[in-house]
Amino acid sequence: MKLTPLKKFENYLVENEGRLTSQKKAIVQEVFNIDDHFEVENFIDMLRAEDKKFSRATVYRTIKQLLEAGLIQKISALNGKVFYERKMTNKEHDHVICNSCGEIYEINDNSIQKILDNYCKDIGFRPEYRSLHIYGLCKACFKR
Amino acid sequence: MKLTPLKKFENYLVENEGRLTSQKKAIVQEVFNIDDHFEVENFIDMLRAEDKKFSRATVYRTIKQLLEAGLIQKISALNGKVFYERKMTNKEHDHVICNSCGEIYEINDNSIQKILDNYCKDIGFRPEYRSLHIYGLCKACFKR
DNA sequence: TTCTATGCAAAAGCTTTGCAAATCA
DNA sequence: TGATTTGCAAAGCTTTTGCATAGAA
Repeated sequence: MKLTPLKKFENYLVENEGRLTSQKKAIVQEVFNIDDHFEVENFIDMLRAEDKKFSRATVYRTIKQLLEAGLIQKISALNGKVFYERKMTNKEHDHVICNSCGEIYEINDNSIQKILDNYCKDIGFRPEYRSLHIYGLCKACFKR
Repeated sequence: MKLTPLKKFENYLVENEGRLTSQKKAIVQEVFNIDDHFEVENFIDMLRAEDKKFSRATVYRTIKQLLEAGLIQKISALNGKVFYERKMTNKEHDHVICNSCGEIYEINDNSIQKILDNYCKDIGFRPEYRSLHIYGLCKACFKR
C-alpha cells in the first residue's frame, strides 16, 4: 500500500499539529507534478500562471514543511542557486558531466554506495542525500 | 618546482589584467593559513582581528577572483551556508556535511577514486574534477 | 471557539554594484 | 599617465518574521 504525497503530508501535519489548508494542498500537488528540480521563485511563477496566487511567505513556509516532512529535498548548486525536488527514496544522484558538450551520464555502480555507507557508519553519520559529480571530457569531445 | 599560492595568483592576475594589491596579498595569505573551510563573514572577522580591516566588498571580490583562479573552492551546505576552502590539487574533495550544524568531514578513501577511475575508463570519459558530497546528520545532531 | 495559517510589508542575511578617490603598472 | 582596485553606501536577492485577519478543526 502506497500513500500519495498529499496523504503523507496530511499525516505529517496531523502528527505535528499542523493544518491542511487549500494553499498547502495546491502547493503539494504542484510540487509533485514537477519531474525535475525547481527554484522557489520559478515555482511561484508556475503557481501564478495557474492563478494560484499565494503569498511568497506561504510558499516558503509550505516548502519548509515539506522538507521537514521528508517529501522533498534541497539541492544547493555551487553558483549559489537553491533547488528543490521531490524525494526519490531509491535514487541517488551520481552524474558524469562533460565540460565541453554538457552531456550528462548517470553512474550505476553500487560498490560506490557500499563504500560510502561504510564510511558513514564508521563516523556515525546518518546520510540523507548524496551528490557525486565528475566533470571532464567525454569520449567524443576528448578526440577533438 | 612548486609555486606558492601567492605566486599562482599573481600569474593568474597577470594573465587576466588584474593587479596584485596589498589587500589581495593579505587575503591570499590568510586563506592559505586556514586549514579548514571557512565562511566569508568569519573570514572577515579573522582579518579584522589582525587589523586587516578591508571592506567587505574587497574580500568578496578577492574571493571571487581566487575562485576563478582555481585556488579555492566553494562548498554549499543544504542549510544555505556557504563555505570556501583552499583547493588541494592532488586531492579530491569528498565531503560529508551535516544539515543541522553544518559541520564538514573529509572522506579519505582512495577506493572511491579507483572505482570512479574505472568507471570513467569504461565509458571513455576523461575526468578533470570531481565533487562528492554526502548530506545528512552527524552523530551529535542525530542524537537530538 | 481556539489555535494555526495566511497575506502583507518590513526586516534580515548575504552578496553585488555604482561611484569617487586611491593605487598599481 | 591610464587602468584597475578600494571603500563606502546603497541596492539586490532570497528567505524569514511580526502582526492583524482569515480559516481549519
